[in-house]
Amino acid sequence: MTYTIQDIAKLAGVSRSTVSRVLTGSPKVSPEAREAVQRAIKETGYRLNSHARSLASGRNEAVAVLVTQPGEELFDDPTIRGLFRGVNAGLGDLEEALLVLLAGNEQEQRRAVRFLDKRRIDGAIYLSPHLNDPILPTVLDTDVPIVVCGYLPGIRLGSTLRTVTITDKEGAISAVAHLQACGANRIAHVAGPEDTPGSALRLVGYQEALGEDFDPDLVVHGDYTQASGKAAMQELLDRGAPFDAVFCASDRMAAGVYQVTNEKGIRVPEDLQVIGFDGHLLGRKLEPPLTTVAQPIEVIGQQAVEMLIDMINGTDPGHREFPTKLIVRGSTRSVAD
Amino acid sequence: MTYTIQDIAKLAGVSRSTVSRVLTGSPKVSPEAREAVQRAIKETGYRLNSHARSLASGRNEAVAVLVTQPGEELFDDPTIRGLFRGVNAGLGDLEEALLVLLAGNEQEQRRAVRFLDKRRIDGAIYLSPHLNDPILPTVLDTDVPIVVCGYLPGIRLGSTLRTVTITDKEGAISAVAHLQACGANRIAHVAGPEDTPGSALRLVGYQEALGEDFDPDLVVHGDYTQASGKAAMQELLDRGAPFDAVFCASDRMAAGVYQVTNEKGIRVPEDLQVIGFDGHLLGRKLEPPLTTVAQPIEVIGQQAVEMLIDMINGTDPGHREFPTKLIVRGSTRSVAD
DNA sequence: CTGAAAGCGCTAACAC
DNA sequence: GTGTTAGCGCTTTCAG
Repeated sequence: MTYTIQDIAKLAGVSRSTVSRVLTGSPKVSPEAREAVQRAIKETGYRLNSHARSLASGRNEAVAVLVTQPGEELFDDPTIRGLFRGVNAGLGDLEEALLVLLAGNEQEQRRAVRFLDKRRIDGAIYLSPHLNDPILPTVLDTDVPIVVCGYLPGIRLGSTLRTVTITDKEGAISAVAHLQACGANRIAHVAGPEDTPGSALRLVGYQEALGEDFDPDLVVHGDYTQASGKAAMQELLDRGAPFDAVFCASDRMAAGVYQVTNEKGIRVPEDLQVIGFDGHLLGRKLEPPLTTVAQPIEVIGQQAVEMLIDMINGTDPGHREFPTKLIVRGSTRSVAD
Repeated sequence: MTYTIQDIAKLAGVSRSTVSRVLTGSPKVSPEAREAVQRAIKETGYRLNSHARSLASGRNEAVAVLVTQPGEELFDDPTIRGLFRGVNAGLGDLEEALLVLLAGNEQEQRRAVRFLDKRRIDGAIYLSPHLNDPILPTVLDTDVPIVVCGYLPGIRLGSTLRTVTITDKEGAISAVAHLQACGANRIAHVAGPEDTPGSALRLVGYQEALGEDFDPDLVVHGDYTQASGKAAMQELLDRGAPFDAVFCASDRMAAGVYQVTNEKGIRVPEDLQVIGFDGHLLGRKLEPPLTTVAQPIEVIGQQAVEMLIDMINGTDPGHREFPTKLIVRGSTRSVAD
């Protein structure tokens, strides 16, 4: 037997409305009525039908995190893990359910789009967009509120789309400045994927900070993973252009650089200064500990939900941007030296 | 403007029922009517309200994968990735949406349970249970169909619970037998977590295969991760009891063992034979390539959805078990030697 | 093959 | 505070 609000009403000796009121937590219920209803609910094991509620109320009580990274990459990415922690924190004690919508391959994407279209969530958080992400047009076009964690340059954003970002460019500039202050003369850059705006901005910052000294030979693109960082470092070495410092667009790529320096006996920071980007725990465990441009990743996640909830409630949270922060550890020579 | 079935009916010059029929894919619609409706839908951009549908039809058109591993562990686990691939494949072109329900910490668990309770999914797949998982009682108790990927020994399973498993014990036995055939005399075991039934079964198989030769000093528990495999290997070495082979309950732990053998200059397989469990890609990339007990992990994922769909449709798929398969590579001495 | 009619279980004005 | 009354948008008999 599956009970309805009607049954509870009868059992508690009140009307359906009153039951509904205690269900929705309305304050306009007498203590006695409330208790009678709650007892009836407990006795029967009644559970509310959320479709009926959603149909009547127009709310879904669910938000989703749309994950477009292919599984392989996603599951390895500490940034995404941090984001999730933040999202959880931001959700706090809200009734809102949190769904993860995988959209890493075509099949998943079709499913995810269908889910969006069916309006089964009140809003979504879209993680670190790639500009060529096949699902992006749909996301831009949908009328469900979406908070994007990352930049969408050159795209006109409708009222249902807000971004939360970090100062990628300034972060890159601070990295280069630090290296220069530490005596580096030729600074290489292991950049991120070419189609992610954040990575592009870091490259721009790097280039701007270097000005005249910019040398395209010292730039190699990776995809944020450790393996790609290792490959990039090898490529830099192979090219033969000398350099005494590397600015990596992710901590994981910096870890890849370390693999090569270890193999080749290149000393960090004596022979080569290295700086990462992210501020993940992993950088602290490297030997030497990695100097890095930290981004407040959990804060981003937390802000993303809060902004989303705002949008769902009809208030515009605007776009938000957070500063990065240089964390100096052992992979760069202390400025004081 | 958001259209309803009513609007479409008017536009297409048919009744609501007819519109509904084309929406549900009923064959009892004339080609003309169908086309008129489809045109109206296209013109208006009509999208169906799935809550209304669910309320009327009693189906959710969504299944979830319940993930109880904490993020850290989850996102690192190739087994889970394989399971997801299988689930996706199994879902095929069904309308069913696939949700990931995170239940890795208390907060997430409360949310997940609430979601189950609200019956917003038709069923769920529950990954690799730990016996002390705080969410397990809820899962066992709920009336939504659940397929468990793994054993639940000693637990009476209701009609809404089915398991899909592999022959862990037999796999372990085959591993030990292979090592023995390869000349190993003292076989150590890096076991998995004590509270996971699968790992327990592998230990039992190991012990059974060894019989008289079983020596508790040669068993160390890890948690399936590479780091724990490394620690376990060090522990084994520290204990001082000699051994010439290690059977690891996961490929990742075997990779951890490799770290130690590399450091210490222990040659694999000459000084020490190593065998893993899982059959993940990573084992093939190790040097030497890892002999392992492969489990058909994607098949498991695929079967899990199929079983779940069966249950949702009211037919009992029964429990299913799949065999493991020994894959001999370079980390054990060929039997022929 | 099609339409009319009766809900699915709940929320939300609106009166009292 | 509480009950009454309309729906929310769809599916699904049941006649025809």
